[in-house]
Amino acid sequence: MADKLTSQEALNLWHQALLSSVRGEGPDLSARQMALFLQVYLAPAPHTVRGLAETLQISKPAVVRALDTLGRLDFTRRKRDQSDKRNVLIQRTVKGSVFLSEFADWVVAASDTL
Amino acid sequence: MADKLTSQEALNLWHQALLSSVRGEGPDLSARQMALFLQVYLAPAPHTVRGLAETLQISKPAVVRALDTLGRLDFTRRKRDQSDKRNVLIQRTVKGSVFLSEFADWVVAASDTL
DNA sequence: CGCGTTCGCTTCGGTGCCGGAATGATCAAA
DNA sequence: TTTGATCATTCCGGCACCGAAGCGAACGCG
Repeated sequence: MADKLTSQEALNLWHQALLSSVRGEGPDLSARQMALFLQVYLAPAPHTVRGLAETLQISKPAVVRALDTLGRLDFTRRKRDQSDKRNVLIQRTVKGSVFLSEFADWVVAASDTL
Repeated sequence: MADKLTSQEALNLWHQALLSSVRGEGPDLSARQMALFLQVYLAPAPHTVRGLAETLQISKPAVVRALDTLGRLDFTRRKRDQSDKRNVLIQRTVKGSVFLSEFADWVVAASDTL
């Protein structure tokens, strides 16, 4: 378990990790897109458009568009819920897991420099 | 000084802090915009367009546009360098400092939940 | 002086993304 | 079987943003 971060440490951590991400070849995700991506991967399934919109407190069209973008990147995938065909379930992908793992490494590396 | 974070802790930290940010009233900054913002506030001055483009490894027009956006938000300000009038120096603002402080609180709060 | 270099900025055509409202599909209850 | 609720998605007008290329202003060296 990590110690409590000071504000200064928190900002330096964010700064260094973000620099690694921006300098890389990866996509330039907005805060909303990244939050949605992390929600899908770190919170327990199932994930629906409506549920994500409520959790993130953003509009449904914003969720749909973020899923379009993440889908284009092959970071998430849509699947119709067969037990209620109105729903769309958001699923993880191998490529998304790889990116997430890489991102985690950047944050860990940034925390080492504190 | 904080302990080394595990990958899992790093991702949870990012997730929770980002949720706070997205749910708030603040702007939806891209990774590039946030990295540029933090660079101006956490790295030693002076900051120029060209210098920021090199540090972040993004194009100069991308820096100009990010500065337009951050300027609209009153998070940064442009100032002509009087000793070399080709340069523009990027400066901090009170409103930017306030946002940064709020953001730091979100990260610290997220680190408490690990 | 010129004259090439270095600034930040703008232009260009094209894409991404915004929220509110409307759309079509699906469901459950009457 | 109609009817109304509940899904995700699309439509709309409008703004932000992309990199490559080109701009004028400002510099410094011969």
